[in-house]
Formats: sequence, structure tokens, C-alpha cells
Amino acid sequence: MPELPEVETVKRTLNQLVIGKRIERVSVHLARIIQRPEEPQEFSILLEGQTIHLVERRGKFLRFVMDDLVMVSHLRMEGRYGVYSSSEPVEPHTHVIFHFTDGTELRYKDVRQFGTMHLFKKGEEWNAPPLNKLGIEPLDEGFTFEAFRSALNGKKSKIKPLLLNQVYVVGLGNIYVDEALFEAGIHPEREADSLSSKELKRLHAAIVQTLKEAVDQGGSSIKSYVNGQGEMGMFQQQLKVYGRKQEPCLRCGQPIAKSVVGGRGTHFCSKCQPLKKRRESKVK
DNA sequence: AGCAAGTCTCGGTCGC
DNA sequence: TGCGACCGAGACTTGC
Repeated sequence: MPELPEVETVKRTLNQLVIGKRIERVSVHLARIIQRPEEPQEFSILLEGQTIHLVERRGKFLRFVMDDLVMVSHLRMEGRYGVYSSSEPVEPHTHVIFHFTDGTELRYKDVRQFGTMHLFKKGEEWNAPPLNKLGIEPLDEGFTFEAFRSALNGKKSKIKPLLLNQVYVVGLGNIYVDEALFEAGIHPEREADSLSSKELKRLHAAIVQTLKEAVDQGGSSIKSYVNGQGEMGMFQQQLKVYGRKQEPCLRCGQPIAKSVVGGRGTHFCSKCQPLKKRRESKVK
């Protein structure tokens, strides 16, 4: 599940592997991946002759910046990029291949077929889905406590689904939301607007800290997201609640609970992350 | 067999 | 009562 740290890692790796490469042609083997333009053929034709100058990240999206065009790519759950020599056999589930003029290829693999690619004229990618409604980058300077507070202001939904929603803060997925909420000692089902300033501050700090540490460790993905070779991100070993159902809480020893919140499997410690009783409200 | 994932879409509900 | 804003569930996909 690539979340911000994994996508950041992929971005850094791609910047070492594909910068300056010129696309000779593109083969699309699964049309569904190409969301824009509508015709995958047109996608291929437009990309011919383009040189990749830079790969950037916005939330969990990658932006391939080329001469006139920008390709926006989302890996969803299992999308992976790898750079290969054109002589190497194409692995199963390879859906898009960017053939470069130097005899190498950028290949996109995705068992689940959920990933997406959108092609835009440079600059236009910001004004349309999928980038136009994204929230704050949690590792940017703009992610201040005040910005975080105001993004969540008045929201009544449970805090976990809110954090998963990319409209407010980008980059968090199921793993790091659970980790950040544990770090902050906040139950995933707390209503967002019931959080005190103190709790919000803890959550804000926990989000930044969790993501930063994960980026430093190259993500936590079980499998590699770049370069089919398969390096494992090291952060996986540091997950404190995610995937640790019934294992002892590292803080208090209580078995980690697993439930469903907002339709997502959710790990937490019921002791360290209490679901506070609603204040016995005097007036209703 | 059913669950897991991230995002978009859609339908329902809440509040002004 | 009407409307907009917001919330939550379902769809998509395939391997385990």
C-alpha cells in the first residue's frame, strides 16, 4: 500500500533512473490504466519524443514532468515501476511500457489493475482531477498546526476516515493513519471536532513524525515499489500497531485491537487510545 | 469464500 | 421546506 513515504521513495528512485531519457514509443497493454486522454492510443502518440525531466510527488501521486506534458500516475495498492533493458523478459501484470531511445524501458506493473495514469499539457494538471482537490502536504512548511486545525474545523466524521480523505491532508493511508493515531493516543473513532487543542497538537506532531521517519527509512512496503528487484523498506519493522492484531501494545502491553472504522481495517490500543465517553451533556 | 487496499461516485442525511 | 454541505457505503480488481 504505497502511502506518502513509499511514493516519496519511488519518486527519488525514479529520479535516479529515468531523468533525461527520451520516449521512443509507449505500449499500453491494459487500457483501463489510462484515464486521460480517453483513447490510450492517443496517450501513446502524445508521449512519443518526450523527454522526462523530473519526477515529483503530490500526495500519493507521481508527476512525470516532460517537455510539454505532465503524466500524473497513482500506484494505488500494488502499482510498481521498474527500469529494465528491453531485452529482459516482460513480467506478468505489466500494463504499460515506456520504451526509451537508449534501449531501456520504464515498465508499470500492477496486479490489481487499480493504478491510474493521466496525461496533461504542462500546467493543466492542477486544474482537473485527480490533482485539483488535494489538501495540504504534511511534510511541507504549510502544514502548520493552525492549517491542520482549520482543515479539520467543524468536521463531525470520525477522525480516521477524515485523515484518509485526501481533501484535507494528503499522503496518509491506512497504515500511517493507524500509526499516527496510536502515536497521538487518539482513538480512530473519535469525532474530529471533539478533539481538544492539545489532542490536535499531538496528532499534528504525530503525523509529521510518523511520515518523516518512514520517509527516512524508505517506506514500509512489504514489497518493493520500484525496480522489480525488490528492496524492502525498513520502516515496516517499526510499525507499532498496524498488522499487530492481538500482539502486545509496545507501550502498555495490552493486546492490540482490530476493528473496522469507515470500512477500513483499523488497529489500535484501546488502553492508550481510549474512546472517551461523550460528555454527559447537560443540554441536548 | 471473503477480505485487503485508495479513490471516485453516488445516495442519503444533517443542519441552516 | 429547500438547499447545500457533508458523510458513508459501494464499486473497482485479484491473489491469498
